[in-house]
Amino acid sequence: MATSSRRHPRSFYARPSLEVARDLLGRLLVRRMPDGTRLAGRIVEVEAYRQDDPASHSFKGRTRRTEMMFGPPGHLYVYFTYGAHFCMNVVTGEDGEGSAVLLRAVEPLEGVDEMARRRGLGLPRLLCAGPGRLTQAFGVGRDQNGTDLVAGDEMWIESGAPVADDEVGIGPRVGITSATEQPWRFTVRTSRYLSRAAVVRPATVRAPRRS
DNA sequence: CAATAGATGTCCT
DNA sequence: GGACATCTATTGG
Repeated sequence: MATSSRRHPRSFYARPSLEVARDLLGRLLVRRMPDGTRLAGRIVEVEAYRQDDPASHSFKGRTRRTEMMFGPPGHLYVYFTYGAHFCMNVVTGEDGEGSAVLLRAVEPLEGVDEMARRRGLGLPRLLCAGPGRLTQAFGVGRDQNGTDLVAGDEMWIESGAPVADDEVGIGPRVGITSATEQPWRFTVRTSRYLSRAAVVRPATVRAPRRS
C-alpha cells in the first residue's frame, strides 16, 4: 500500500512514553473511515503517562478499562471519562508495561468538513483542540480501543514536518491533580490548534536579551 | 472576558 | 459516595 512506507513501525512505539511523546509532535494522525473517507491532522499536543506515575490510569495496576494500556505498543488505548467524552492514547513501552501517550490536539488537515460535521460546528480551531474534541472529530470511541496503528488499516501515524527543539513547549499536564510538577506535556509552541496555551519549562526559559 | 454548573460512565474506597 | 487525563452553556463582572 502507498502509505506503508511512511507509517511508523512497532519499534517507534516500543520506547519510553516521554521519548515517544516528544517524537509524536509534527507527525500525522491518519484515519480511514469504513466508507473510505480520510481524516488527517498534524499532532501538536500530547502528554506522557507511565506506570510509576500517580496521575496515570496504570499506576494502581490493571483494570478492565486499562488492560489495553498494559498491552503491546503501537495500539490505541481509548477510555471514556466524565460520563461524556472519549480520550485516545498511543500505547508505548514494552508489552506488559502500563505506559502511553495521550493525544490532546491536532491541526486538522484532511476531511475537515467531516470533522466539522461530527463536531457539530465549523470553527477549525476548535475541531480537534482537546482530547475529547479530537476523538469526536475523528469518530473514535469504544470500538477503536485496541486498534493496531502498525498492522491495521483503520488508523495509523506517519511522518510529517519535523519539529525543532526550540519549537517545543514543555510544561505540566492538563486536568490532573497528582504529579502536577511533572513537565510531561509537549506542544508545538506556536500552533493555533492547542487545547490551551503552550507552556515552556522554567529551566528552559532564557532571560530576555538586552540589545 | 472569567467562573461555574451540569452532563454522567468507570473505577475507587 | 466521590473522583476523574473533559467540554459546553450559562451566568456574572
